[in-house]
Amino acid sequence: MSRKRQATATDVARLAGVSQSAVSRAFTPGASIAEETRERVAEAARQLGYRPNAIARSLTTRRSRIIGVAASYLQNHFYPDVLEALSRGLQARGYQMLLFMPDAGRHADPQLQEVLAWRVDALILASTTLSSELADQCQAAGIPVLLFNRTSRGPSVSSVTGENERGGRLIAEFLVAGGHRRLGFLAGLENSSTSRDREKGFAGWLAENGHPPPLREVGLYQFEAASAAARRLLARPDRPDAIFCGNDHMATAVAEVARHEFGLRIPRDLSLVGFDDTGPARWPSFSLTSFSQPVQPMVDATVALVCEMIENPAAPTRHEVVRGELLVRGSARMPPEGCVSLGEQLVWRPVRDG
Amino acid sequence: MSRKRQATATDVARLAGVSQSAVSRAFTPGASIAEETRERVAEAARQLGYRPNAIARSLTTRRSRIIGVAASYLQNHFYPDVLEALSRGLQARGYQMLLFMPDAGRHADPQLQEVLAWRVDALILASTTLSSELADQCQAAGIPVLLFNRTSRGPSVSSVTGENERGGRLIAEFLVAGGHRRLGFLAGLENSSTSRDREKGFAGWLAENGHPPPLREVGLYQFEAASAAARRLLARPDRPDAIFCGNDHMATAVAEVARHEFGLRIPRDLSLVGFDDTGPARWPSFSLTSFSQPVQPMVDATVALVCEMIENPAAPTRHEVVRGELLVRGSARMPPEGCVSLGEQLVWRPVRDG
DNA sequence: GCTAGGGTTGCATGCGTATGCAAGAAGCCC
DNA sequence: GGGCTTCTTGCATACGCATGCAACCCTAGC
Repeated sequence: MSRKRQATATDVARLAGVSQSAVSRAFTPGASIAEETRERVAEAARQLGYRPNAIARSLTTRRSRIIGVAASYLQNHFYPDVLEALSRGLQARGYQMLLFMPDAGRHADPQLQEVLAWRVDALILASTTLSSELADQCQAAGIPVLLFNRTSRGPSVSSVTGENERGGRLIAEFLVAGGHRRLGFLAGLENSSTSRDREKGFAGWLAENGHPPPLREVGLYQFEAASAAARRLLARPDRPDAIFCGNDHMATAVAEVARHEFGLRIPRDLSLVGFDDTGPARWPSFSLTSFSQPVQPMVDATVALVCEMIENPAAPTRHEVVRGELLVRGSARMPPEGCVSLGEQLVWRPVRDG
Repeated sequence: MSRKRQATATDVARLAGVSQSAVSRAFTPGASIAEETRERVAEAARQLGYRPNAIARSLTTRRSRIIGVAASYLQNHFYPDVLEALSRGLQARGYQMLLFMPDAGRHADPQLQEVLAWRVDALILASTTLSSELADQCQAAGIPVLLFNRTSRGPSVSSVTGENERGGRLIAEFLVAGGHRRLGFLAGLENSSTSRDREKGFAGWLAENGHPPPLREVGLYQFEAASAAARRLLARPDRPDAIFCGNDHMATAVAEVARHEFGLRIPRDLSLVGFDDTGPARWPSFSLTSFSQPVQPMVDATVALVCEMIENPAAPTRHEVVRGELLVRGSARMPPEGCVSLGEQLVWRPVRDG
């Protein structure tokens, strides 16, 4: 037994005693059709269990109402949150989400080709690099591409990010204000713009203010790699007394290693600052001081921008930056001044002179 | 400027000097076509940047090679892991994943309708219920439906689950063997089969072995709700000295509350056991004793089963149960005997008599 | 040289829907 | 009542590809 044939618009038309066009119009908001006819069609459709075939519809309209979404690093709780918000946001605008998860490290291209075969209306790349060749290819085909939480070299691809560089600067300032002098930086993926920008802000502020560059290790945004990096960093004779971790996920790994393998107390022996403000990092056990990347605003910006790009593919590329705050919790020594309350949350807001 | 028209098979055919059918055959493995022709077509396709249009292809073949996937509760780290594995598994078999995330609690139906409009080849529902009406509708349309980590009332819908009831029994046995007598159970969602089955096993074993029923609270599988439930449970005068939490995600919430709000030490003052063996629960800070639901085997079974169902829609429904183990870590008092090493991991393997 | 047969190829059509166009219906005004 | 506008409706066609069928080519076999 092969699967039963689904009812088509023609079937419905026959039952309702109208033409197939009428059925199509009955399901097209704003189409020219008499109310009475629409009801007759609706009734017939109900009887037959008819649903318009999105595939056929897409073929004629040349708009799939599907958006390809690439995501990886789901171990970092930031991304599941993003996926969830993105799903709702796109659904609300009538888009479906074709999800693919490129193997971290390997090229996403073959899988991307499969997704492109579906003539997606747009592509959202969360946490994935794609070859610039492929980006151009999409651009040429007029497929809007949007980088989420990542930027590309050229100005060619639109993006939505947090304040990576500013966050890095504020964190440097915050730690120094807390009296720390032996700083460490735990980098994420070397080729990621987020890690680069955060480091740039962090190291940049230190350099500008006459501090030595921080010790540096690479954690690849992964728990295990970050744990290993933490071991190297904490085993040094000149062990840092404060570490800026490229994201919260790595920061929790560092906290685990510091406490359970080195017997350090946080923040007495070691101050930790993260980035993202997500997931377990907020739990009392970690109470991580972290620069926030608010998921909902970032996703809202993404959905709005992507819809705009679909409607006007010729629009210039844009780079949305969503504002964050350095949320002060308990994982890092608190500076004597500079923290202010924002609602129930303490944030770092140093008073600037001139 | 509207988006540029993508090259079609006809364009390629013209350039290659063949018919459109030939182009189609060139891209269809196993089709009858001369090697030389195929190469000529391939070259023309390359020049034009042609990719077969999956939408048109699906319309004629009547197979979309898309599988609808519903997921929710992504805060529970189990599900991101599942998504990741599922994505790879389906990709490897040439399927794309149309993801949608029903609002937790509410019915998935309206969104599901949108997904059905895409004539998905199958539907995988992870942690979501669908109305029986809709189930019938899918059944009638011959669309295979697979429940992941959940079962339905009747035997009508196939499923892949862990050993929920057996896990519950083993945990009861384990805690009692550890000397606990004041037990608590933290339920997940009341209407979820996982929570019901785990409780059934847990309470069932206790009853059969002459123990009073456990104290009971509901945590809805959510962090906040579980925290609140933990507060109620731990504030009681007859506070339990061991709690079986319906999953690891809730167990971490309980651990946080117990430690930071009640000053309890784990496992000295309170034993905790979870379910799933995922995410932060494995970290040293929690070191959660937990009954495992191994993601990869569960996903492998799911992918295999769903492919089978697609190839043979008339096949009888099946209920795959993937074996788990009670992994013994540090969050619960260890019984004097009954734990054995399995590789590097301690597991609960009581010797049964007769 | 002729035929059989296998391998290729193109033609024509169908998949299910959307939509431009023209025809028809209904109402309006003078 | 005629001419006009405003709504509805059906017809025909297009979207891009897959595929049954028939025509064709070429080689092998006799």
